[in-house]
Amino acid sequence: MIQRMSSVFLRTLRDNPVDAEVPSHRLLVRAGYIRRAAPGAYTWLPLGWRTFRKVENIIRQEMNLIGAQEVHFPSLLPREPYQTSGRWADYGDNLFRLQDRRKVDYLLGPTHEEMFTLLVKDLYSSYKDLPLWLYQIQTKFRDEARPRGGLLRGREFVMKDSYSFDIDQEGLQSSYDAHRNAYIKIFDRLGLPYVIVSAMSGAMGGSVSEEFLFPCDSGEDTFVQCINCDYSANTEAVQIGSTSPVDASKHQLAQVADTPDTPTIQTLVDLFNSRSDLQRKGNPWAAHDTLKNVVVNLRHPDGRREALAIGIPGDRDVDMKRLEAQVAPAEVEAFADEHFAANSALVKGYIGPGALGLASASGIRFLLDPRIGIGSAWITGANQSGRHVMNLVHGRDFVADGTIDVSEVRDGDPCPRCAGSLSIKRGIEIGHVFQLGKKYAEVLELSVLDQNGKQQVVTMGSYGIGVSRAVAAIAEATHDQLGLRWPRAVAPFDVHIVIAGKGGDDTASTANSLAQQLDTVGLEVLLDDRTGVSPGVKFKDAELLGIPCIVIAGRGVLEGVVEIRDRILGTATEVKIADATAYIAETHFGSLTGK
RNA sequence: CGGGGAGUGGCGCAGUUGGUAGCGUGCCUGGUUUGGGACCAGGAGGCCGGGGGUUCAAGUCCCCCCUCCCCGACCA
Repeated sequence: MIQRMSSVFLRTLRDNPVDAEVPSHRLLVRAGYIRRAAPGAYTWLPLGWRTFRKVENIIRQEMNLIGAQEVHFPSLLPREPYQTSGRWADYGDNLFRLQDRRKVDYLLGPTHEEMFTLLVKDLYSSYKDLPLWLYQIQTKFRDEARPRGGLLRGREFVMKDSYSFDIDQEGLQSSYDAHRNAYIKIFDRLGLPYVIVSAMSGAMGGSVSEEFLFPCDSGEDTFVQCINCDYSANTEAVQIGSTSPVDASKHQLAQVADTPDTPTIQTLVDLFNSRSDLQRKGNPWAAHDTLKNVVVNLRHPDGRREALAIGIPGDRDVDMKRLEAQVAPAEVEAFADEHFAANSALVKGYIGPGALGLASASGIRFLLDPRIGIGSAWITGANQSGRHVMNLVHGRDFVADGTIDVSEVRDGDPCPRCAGSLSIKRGIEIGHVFQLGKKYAEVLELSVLDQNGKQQVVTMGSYGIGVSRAVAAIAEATHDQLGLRWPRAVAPFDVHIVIAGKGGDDTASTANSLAQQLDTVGLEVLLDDRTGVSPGVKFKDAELLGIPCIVIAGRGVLEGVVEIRDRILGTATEVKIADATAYIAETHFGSLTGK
């Protein structure tokens, strides 16, 4: 295939578009791969669409290779299945909803668990039909509050989503493993660096879940990696171990102290250290000796509100993302002044365990950070304005309703698995695999007969790759200062030939016949045959477009050579015209056998 | 939803104390150029985000609204 630049639908931009910040967005727009059509929705232009389809096909090939079968659902979906699963409500404002002329509710699919479940229920009813793996490559819609970074977070985007159906957990595990391995192959072929981290399943339900993250500063996900062992996790999913109980008998009895004007942890600690009756000899009080009690409201999908108190060490803050992930699908709201007014047991700024939890006056559920071990003593609020209590011992002086692990994760925190420490990084989520279990099969009543003729609820897995996001992530991972720099597997063309000679010499005919030869051996060629365009412009465009092999037919043609540049390595070689095709095939495409 | 920035030809920008819109680039025509974003000459292209107001006169002043970008909140 030969595409001529003189006729391709393309206009490169000399300046960066002002509304694009992240490099992949900037370059994809500048190089004429995409155009914004609406907030968070992009049009694919010819070059971009070629790259998109290459990415899509690599994913399709690997899915087919493991035996998954491709289907295709509509994007326009009925309300009922999502009503049944609860996600009509759980998804909230993020769901695009619409009505037909008879005012019947529809939605634009944000993801398709319900539909796949019902499809299988529709056709299959025996354990002999399982395992079954189905997938689609489909446009998804989510009414994101803030689309970002062009293709990185859109309101309309393309996702490959697959679903596995098994009779038991053992089957699910092997389906999961097969998909996980396929994903490893896919991202390797795409040339996309990734780390696999433990994740929260969030609104999807289910248990085991891992994310494939492309480490990148402009990423929106935060994850940790242990500097010692192979532990890695999304910060939302980090679980610190519980603290083992210690002997409480060494602690003195709890003692209430007047602590006026101590609205913050720091002022509280300073006051304790400055008062002779409260000082601790040889070991000044610090923020981590205090117990901070944070109250929030949970709003459940059914609209019900519930107050929740969380006790954490005073040197930490509650990480709202981690909290949201833990309490999903409930949403977290601030505990406003009017809520304090309605709970007289809670004294703002002086909340202590006494007013919380089991058998207390307030009846508010009280959960503790796992660092608050049984037998540990704390300085905390006395539930009276201007007063705190010291030596309040967990298990002796107060109890809680349980633990919740939602405090912020910090760089250098201890690894939950080994003696190492955690380092914090950012990344872009490019894939997600998880074991859904029976959540959807149960609510939508998908079951099959087993060997004994008994109904068994099917257990499911769900596996996603953002296809359009992957294009952006590859651009993000591979670009340089000059422009895009595609891996060969996804470049819109294999070879970019530039005619750089004067009019009337042999450069054009040389370039044309070289293009023909490359086409004959199966390579896709973009031929810059534009006349009246200076060489500098063509070189800049070639670098911007990022096709990995650039051939210059210019002044060297008189001596019988062309220049062959490797866009990825940045190298350039002069090769005899007669040898050029073989050279390109050999050096850039491994003599084409693998193509 | 909170904080910040910005809406003027395709893209990037200027526009003074209010006086009927300009520059660069891109595009068209002709000519000269041709290995690193060439040059000359002549052109086409704008509801100045939208609506209301003030004024003889509004891109510019006042009010309301919308949109986009960044940070946060939120988000399989």
